Amino acid sequence: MSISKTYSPREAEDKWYNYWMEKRFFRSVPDDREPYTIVIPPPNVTGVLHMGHMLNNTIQDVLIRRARMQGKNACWVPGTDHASIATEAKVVAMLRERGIEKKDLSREAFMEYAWEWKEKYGGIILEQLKKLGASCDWDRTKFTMDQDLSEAVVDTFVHLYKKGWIYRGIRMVNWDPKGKTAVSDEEVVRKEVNQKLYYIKYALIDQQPTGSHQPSVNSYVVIATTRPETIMADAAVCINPNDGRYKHLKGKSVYVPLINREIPIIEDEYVTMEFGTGCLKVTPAHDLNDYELGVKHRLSVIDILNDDGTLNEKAGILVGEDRFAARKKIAELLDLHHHLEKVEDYKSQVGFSERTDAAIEPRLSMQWFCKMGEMAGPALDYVLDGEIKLIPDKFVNTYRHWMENVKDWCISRQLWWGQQIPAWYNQHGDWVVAKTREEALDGFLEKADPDRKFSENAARGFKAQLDPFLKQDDDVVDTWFSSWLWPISVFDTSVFGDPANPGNADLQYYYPTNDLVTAPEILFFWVARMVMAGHEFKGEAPFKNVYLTGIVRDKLGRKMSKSLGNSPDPIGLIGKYGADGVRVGMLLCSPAGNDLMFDESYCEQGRNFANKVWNAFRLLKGWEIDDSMPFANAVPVAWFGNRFAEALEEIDQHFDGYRLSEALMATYKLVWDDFCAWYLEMIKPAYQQPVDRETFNHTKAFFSQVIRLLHPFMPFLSEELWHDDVFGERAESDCCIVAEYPVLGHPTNEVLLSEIQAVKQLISEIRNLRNSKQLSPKEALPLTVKSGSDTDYQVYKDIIVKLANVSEVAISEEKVTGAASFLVGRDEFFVSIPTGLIDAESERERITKEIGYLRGFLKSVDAKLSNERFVANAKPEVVENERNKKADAEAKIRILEENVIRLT
RNA sequence: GGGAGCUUAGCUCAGCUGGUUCAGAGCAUCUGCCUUACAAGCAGAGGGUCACUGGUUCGAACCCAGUAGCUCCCA
Repeated sequence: MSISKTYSPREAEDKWYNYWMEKRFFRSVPDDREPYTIVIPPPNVTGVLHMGHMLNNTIQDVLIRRARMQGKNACWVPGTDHASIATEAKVVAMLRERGIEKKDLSREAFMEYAWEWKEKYGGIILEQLKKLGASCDWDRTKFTMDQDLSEAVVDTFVHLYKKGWIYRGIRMVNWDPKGKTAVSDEEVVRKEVNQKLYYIKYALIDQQPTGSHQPSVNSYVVIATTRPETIMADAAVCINPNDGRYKHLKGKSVYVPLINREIPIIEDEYVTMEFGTGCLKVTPAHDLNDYELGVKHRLSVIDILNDDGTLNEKAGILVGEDRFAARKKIAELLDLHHHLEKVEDYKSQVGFSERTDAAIEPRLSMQWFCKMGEMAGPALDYVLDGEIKLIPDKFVNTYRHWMENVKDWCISRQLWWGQQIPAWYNQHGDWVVAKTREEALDGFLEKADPDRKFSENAARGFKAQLDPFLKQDDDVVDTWFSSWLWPISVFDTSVFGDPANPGNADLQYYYPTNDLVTAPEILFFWVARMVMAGHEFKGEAPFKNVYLTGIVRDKLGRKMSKSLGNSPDPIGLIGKYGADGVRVGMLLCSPAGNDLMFDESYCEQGRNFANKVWNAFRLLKGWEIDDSMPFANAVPVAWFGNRFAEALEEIDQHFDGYRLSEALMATYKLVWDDFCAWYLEMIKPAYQQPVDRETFNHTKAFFSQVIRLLHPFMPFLSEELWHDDVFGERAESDCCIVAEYPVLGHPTNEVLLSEIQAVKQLISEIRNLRNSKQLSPKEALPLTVKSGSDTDYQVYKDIIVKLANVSEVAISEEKVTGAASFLVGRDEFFVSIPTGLIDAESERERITKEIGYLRGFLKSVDAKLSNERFVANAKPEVVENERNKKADAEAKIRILEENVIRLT
């Protein structure tokens, strides 16, 4: 029976993924084995798979599959987060298409639409992960707005509020006027933008009445600003007290242009004298720094913007205009009224909403905050103490810097899609925080009657009266306020209401998880906060290792993005190169923690590798076995066994250090070079010749090991081959995915490994000789060995004969005249070729060159050895090594010198 | 402006605690092969002032200082 010449991934992928699901190999329940757990960084429920996910999830799947094969109880928990801003934006867009405005809907009606949308479009990404081969325990799939996870969020809110770690306050927040919500600092993307710097004249008011006229050079001051539309919100003009130019302004006032409101001139060293004119307009309601300045100098706060970014009546003019339209118009007005001195081009950093791309408006508003101070300390210690390892560890510095300068977390969002804040207000705007309406009523009762003096009736009456006015906070909490609970909440949500509760069996078994694989961009607002929540609710870090992947860039180094259109469609790639090919491709170019310059050619390399393995298998499969033949390949079999052990040791070390791309490369070379190019060629019978039983069995066993080694990287191909009938009948649950991972054993025969190394070099030399002399590979050449080492080349005769097409391997004490010669180590080899092909001149040149090289080498070695300080200071083994090098070089030079003489 | 990191072959990267004349891998390139497992392949070959300048050392790609360029994070 013949199998196709190339591996075709498509059928294998669907077939085996379904089979794994059917046999429930991904399923994990607690038992007495050691757990190995990963929780997926929940992708946005509205998202589709992009290259970053591909990388991230390939890594997780490699780790989880390897652990599973190593006999651990491997559990990979999948799920999605509800991405409040992104999802709400999509729902709003959908409604608009249907002609419905959000503001016309009740909260309940809107939520119905939102859930409908989520059911319809949400979770596509999880289906896409299956195409990649992700072996998640799908029965455990979680969503951050699941009933229990939402309850966990509310419990957490109440818990932290009771501890005094959640508070409500007026703060300057990053306002997204398009999404009409506050966003966190982390959700603001700063970009450099070409702007204009407007130089505006503010008329001076001479406060000193008659008598002491000061000869004023200017009757106005000039202020440079990029935001002229905010002048109506100005509360002061600020100068630096050290600025000699403006001494005359101290204690005076100016008029705000156009509206002629009087504002004071204040002094503060905050002002940069060199920037603009050195005069700053202070607008506390619309700039963070100005706000702080305003607080310091007790300035009034005039907020002239509506939540959608249009000007409100407090602006006095241009009411209802959008802020950007207003900017243009105000510039014109200023110009018209001769308040504009000049306009310059100016580049500056402007924040944009990550979700809606609207320019962020610093805005004062009432928000809920979570205190970070108390939680940051322990969360930092886990990392500094090494209880949590960041990989690569360069991120420890960044982590520390952030944790030591942490700011309180604004957790409220002016949205509906998410967990509604469990704060309840009465008609006077007083509030209590409570899990339910009932508890809120109790809360108000307790506030009103702290000493419980009310009769039962009075209490009931109080609540009945309050009830119609009781209103829950309109806002929801930030999505990260759900995801920071993720490593706990996916298993058990009972601990959030009661941290003393040890949790259910799942939580006790799987928590803390082992590895977290995520992007460095969210180290702070996700990883760090998970550590905080883990510590708060479990008293233990949520994971042991955090593997931080790089950003997937295109080969020009640009971040892959939809707008650039430089990101390949991952599902398309899988179709083109196979899931295994793409997985290999991703890993080949992904050093830990560094960005990767992705190029499709890596996937091609992955596909080619899959095909190589496939064809090696075809070779084995095609062999006929002759039971009467004796075992002919003891040496190759012994060698590959040792080589495999040696490579496995290296691969394991790479895995231990999370150097996955190097683990893959080591595997790749073991399979392609050692197994295919050397081992299989050594044992391969001549065309249409049978192979002996023992060789066949050993090779089959090697193959089985190789397939297992490949499985974490290439699950589909390995599973497909695993079930080939070459391996006989397999039991239903006998699958590669649960086969035992090769167990580390040290190579037992170092001599054999190094001697084969020499043999391989010898064979390459002969092949090279043929190539350079254009000798046919079909013509067998006689080989003579003049050994200078302990190696017995007769042991390797069969291998040399086969791979170098040598007619004989003669051992001699003498040099062979009229033959091509070369050295491997201290062993000298002679290949008889037609004398006409030996060019004495070029031969002499080659050898002379080599001697020159060796003499240089020897000189440097001698220099070291004759240097007393070297011999005195260097480690003994280093000195010993130098002596060996010296002897080796001298022996080689002697041989080569003889050869040069013989050529003449 | 503050902090972190990077710079090694055409490309992507290794190079652990200085010690082979140490400069390495994969891909790409070049040469020769359709040798019945594989042209998605086989056999060979070429390719680098380890960013630059100094210093420490018996010895530096590796340690130190400075310079230049790039990237990221925070303001």
